[in-house]
Amino acid sequence: MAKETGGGGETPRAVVGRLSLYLRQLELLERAGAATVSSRQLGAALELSDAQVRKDLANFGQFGFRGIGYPVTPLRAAVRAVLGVDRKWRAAVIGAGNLGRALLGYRGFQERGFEICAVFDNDASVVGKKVRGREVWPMEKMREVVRRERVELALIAVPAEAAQSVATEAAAAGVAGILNFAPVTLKVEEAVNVVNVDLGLQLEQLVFQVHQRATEARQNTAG
Amino acid sequence: MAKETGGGGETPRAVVGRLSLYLRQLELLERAGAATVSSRQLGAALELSDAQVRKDLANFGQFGFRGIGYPVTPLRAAVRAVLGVDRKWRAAVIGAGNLGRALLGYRGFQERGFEICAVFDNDASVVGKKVRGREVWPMEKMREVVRRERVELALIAVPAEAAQSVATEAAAAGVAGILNFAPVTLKVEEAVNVVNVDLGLQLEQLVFQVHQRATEARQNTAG
DNA sequence: GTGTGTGAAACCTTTCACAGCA
DNA sequence: TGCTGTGAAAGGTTTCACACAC
Repeated sequence: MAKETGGGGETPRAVVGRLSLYLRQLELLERAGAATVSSRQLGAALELSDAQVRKDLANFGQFGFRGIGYPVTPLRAAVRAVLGVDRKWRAAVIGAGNLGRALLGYRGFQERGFEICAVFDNDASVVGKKVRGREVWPMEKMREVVRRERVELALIAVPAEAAQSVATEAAAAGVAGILNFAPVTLKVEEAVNVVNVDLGLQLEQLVFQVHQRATEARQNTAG
Repeated sequence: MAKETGGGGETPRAVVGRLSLYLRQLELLERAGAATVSSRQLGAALELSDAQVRKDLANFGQFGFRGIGYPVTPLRAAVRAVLGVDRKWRAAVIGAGNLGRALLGYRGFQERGFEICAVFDNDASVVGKKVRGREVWPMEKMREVVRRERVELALIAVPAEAAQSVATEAAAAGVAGILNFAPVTLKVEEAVNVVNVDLGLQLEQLVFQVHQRATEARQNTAG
């Protein structure tokens, strides 16, 4: 046996980041009624090389047919299985401020099988009320509610100062993963997975690119 | 001369991603009154190795002192210069929905020198009104307003279907960079820089990690 | 001809280990 | 002793090029 077909083995880090992109594109293609797609087409849509696409997809099986390409539906199913999004995931939003509300209203989550089944905040003016149709619980109820609702993922959308403490609580309550929007490096027990989404950082990355381009251009002109 | 001190030359891709992290930590340290910091301390706070920190910082100059560490304030200034965040940047938010509003209310942007000086939407029920104290312009006014307000960056927070078209318009209006929140691979002229922030994708990355951990654990138990 | 799967090469990134200075 | 700066080694990722199948 050469390569596994399930999602069990080793999928290189860099590949996983692109798997979500392939998945999106495959869903688009499926909705458009395409039966197959070539590595070239897939790559063109996502600005990747065809070789890259083939190498990536070869990591978890041999799905392609020579001279034809990849069958869209089976490939989509395989990618979903590898990513683990072939089932529903139960999540909680912690922090009912601007960002928390935006997350609650984000259609992309529901569409992709994420169920937001709890909302927490510690602001007395929100607790007990409903935000976008969902009751807001106080932070102290986290353990209780996370267990009752079988919450697996926590989306942390609280101010930086509060982030570490709610992360610790969420981890203690038993969530398996944290999507952290606060600009803080969280310290949690090793069993809990963390992915950081720092909007300020992303904007700085963009600025760096723009800034660098401008600097290059200036050097070409002046030098 | 061995290495440049400005931000001109080549800073490896991977390093840039961490520069923002260093910057955040340095600001924290500065506020706490620390005069110097060692690569070990910096690394411990951000979960990086000390060697990694030293290699990264060595890319744009020799800021450290042997036996002592790095002086916080000068290093912070240098990192800001390399990233290009040592000046204000003018940005526009396109899309005044949930996410757009969250971006308008995000304190991190103002704090870090980003000025949101225009908001656009094409929903007649919002256009002309004020959202978080800022007037909302119709999409058709984009060129005019972007030029008048000297907008450099566009934050795209519209639904996926609309993203490509507003990106094209924003590029034509003359923005130098786009922070794209829509789950779409934008095609824009090569001179315009794009950074993608796909919330669904990030959540999938988290799910992959959790899923993989669970699978490993199951194999260790069963196998 | 079209297009996959895959070794080999090229490239990039991280870790190691240590000389050298305060 | 404490800590930086840096070559060399190790590890990972991307590109290339082509055998092979439809």
